[in-house]
Parts: sequence; structure tokens; C-alpha cells
Amino acid sequence: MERAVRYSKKREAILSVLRETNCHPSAEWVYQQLKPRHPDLSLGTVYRNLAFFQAHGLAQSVGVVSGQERFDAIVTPHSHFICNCCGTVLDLPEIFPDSGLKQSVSAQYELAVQRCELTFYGLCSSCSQENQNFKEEPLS
Amino acid sequence: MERAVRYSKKREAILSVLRETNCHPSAEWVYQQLKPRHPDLSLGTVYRNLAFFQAHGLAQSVGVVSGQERFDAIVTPHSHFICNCCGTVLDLPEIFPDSGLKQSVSAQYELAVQRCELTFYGLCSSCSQENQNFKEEPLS
DNA sequence: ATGACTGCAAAGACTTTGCATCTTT
DNA sequence: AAAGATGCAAAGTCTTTGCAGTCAT
Repeated sequence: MERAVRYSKKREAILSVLRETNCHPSAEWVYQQLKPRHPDLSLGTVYRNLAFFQAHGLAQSVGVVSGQERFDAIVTPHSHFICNCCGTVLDLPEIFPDSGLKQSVSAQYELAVQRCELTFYGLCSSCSQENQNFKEEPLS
Repeated sequence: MERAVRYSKKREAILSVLRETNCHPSAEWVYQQLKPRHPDLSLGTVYRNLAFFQAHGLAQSVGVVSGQERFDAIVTPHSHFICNCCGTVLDLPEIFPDSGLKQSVSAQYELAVQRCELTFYGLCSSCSQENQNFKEEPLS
């Protein structure tokens, strides 16, 4: 028995925000974006809808960065870069894991692989530069 | 000015537990393992030492699974499989991301890539079988 | 009218932290 | 004796949930 799905203005607005940004936001970020136009929006509703989107394949989690789960409305395969310093998450649209790996893992380890995530960690260009500055001008 | 590091029985015990398991445990799991032999151990100490190990390159985080951060004392490059059903984390010692990718990302996107994680998600063999059972014998 | 969706606030879960005490050096 | 490490418990964050009211169908 499928549970019926109904239209909701808030849900639509939440999905729009998620689709119109490329910052891979947290629930809180989405909430703050919508607050001005939807003063009665509740953070709980944002969480509930993000879960809904994941369950329906409209969004996916990029993982937890600095304690907050981050979401992505792009569900086609692509990789991510996460800055260890500021937490920025970037898409790497041209980088894919070797397509044979998924099958290779399934075969070698007797696992039902559904998804594969390739994630790079390091410093984004902005944090990289600041780190350079620190080296040149250490705190007093 | 480097902060001095002192020996500690608890720290050693925590690292041993982490090294002697391949389950990629959470802080709580490590704590429960040590409780019998170290009744006065505190969960806070486990968290503090796991952070210490990460800062000193003795361990790394595998990510957050079902709300709990999971740790690994193996810091050499290898990939992981995470079961979406039971949360089991497995090493895939023979699976590596294409070694050229890291440089490729650094070059193409002007990022200082430090680390690369390749993670597969799906059902482990045990959960896979149970799912099969559900299909054959749906709940009443 | 039914039942899905939401706001609100409380509860829950995980992790961090302040401070007094204990240990290592 | 000095300073790092720990226990304990409180506090902090992020997320989930119960319930009454609202809205879509």
C-alpha cells in the first residue's frame, strides 16, 4: 500500500532552494534561506522534507561536514571535494570513479553495491591562500 | 611550541581496541569494549583520544553512519563498503581510486587535495539475504 | 471528510567541554 | 612541582518526534 503524496507549497519551496544552489546546503541553511519569504516555516519541516526527497530519489546526502548533514539535488553520478578548513563542498562534474569498480566490488566481495561515492578532501583555493598568509605572517 | 605528549594507560588501551578490530567502531563501541577491564573509563576520554589519534595520524574517520562517527586505525589508502541496512563498514583492501584522479582534480580545479575517499554503499551479504526473505515471505 | 502536511516545542542522540583530581615526567 | 590526562556531569549541537491544527484532494 503506497502512501499518497500531496502537493505542498513548503515542500516545493524547499526543493527549489535545494535545486537552485550549488553549495550542498545543510537543513539549517535551507531554513534560513526560506525564512524571509516563509516566516512560518519550521525547521522540522525542512528535515522532514529532506528525508522525503531522499526517499523519493529527488536528493541525496553528501555526508556530514562539521557535524551537519549536507544535501545535493543532483542525483546523477559525480564526485565531490570537501574543504577541511571551511567546509565548502564542491561538485567535480568531470571526475568519476572507474566505472568498472562497482562491478568489481560486487563480484569480489559478494556485496550488493548500490552506489559509489568518490570524495576528495583538502583545502579550497581560498583557504589555501589564507594558509599561505599564515605562514608568511604568523599570529604576532 | 609543541604541546608535550605523555603516556597514558587508557590511551594505549583505546588505541589497541581500535587496532585489533576491523569493525570500524564508533566511540561508544570502543567504550563498551573497554568498560569491563577499565570500569573507571569515561566516554569523554574515548572521544578525546579518538580526536588525538586523528590529529596525530594514528587513525582516521570513515564518516558518520546512522548518526555515529566511525573510526579506522588503518590510515593507508583503501576503500570502504557501508551497508545501508545494518551499518556494517567493511574494508576493500584491493580497491583503489585511480591514482591519477587526485592529481587530475588538483590540476583541473585549483584545489589542494590532501586525501581521497572511495566508498561503496549497498547491502552486505547478510542483509541482502534477509531482504530476499522479505520478498519471499512478506510480513503477513 | 479524509488523511497528508505543518508548526511548535519537547525529547533524543551524539559529542564537546569545564573543572577538580589524578598521573606522568 | 609542572603540566598533561582523566572522570564526571553539564552543556552544546544537530536531528527526530508527538500532537494538535491546517491544507490538499
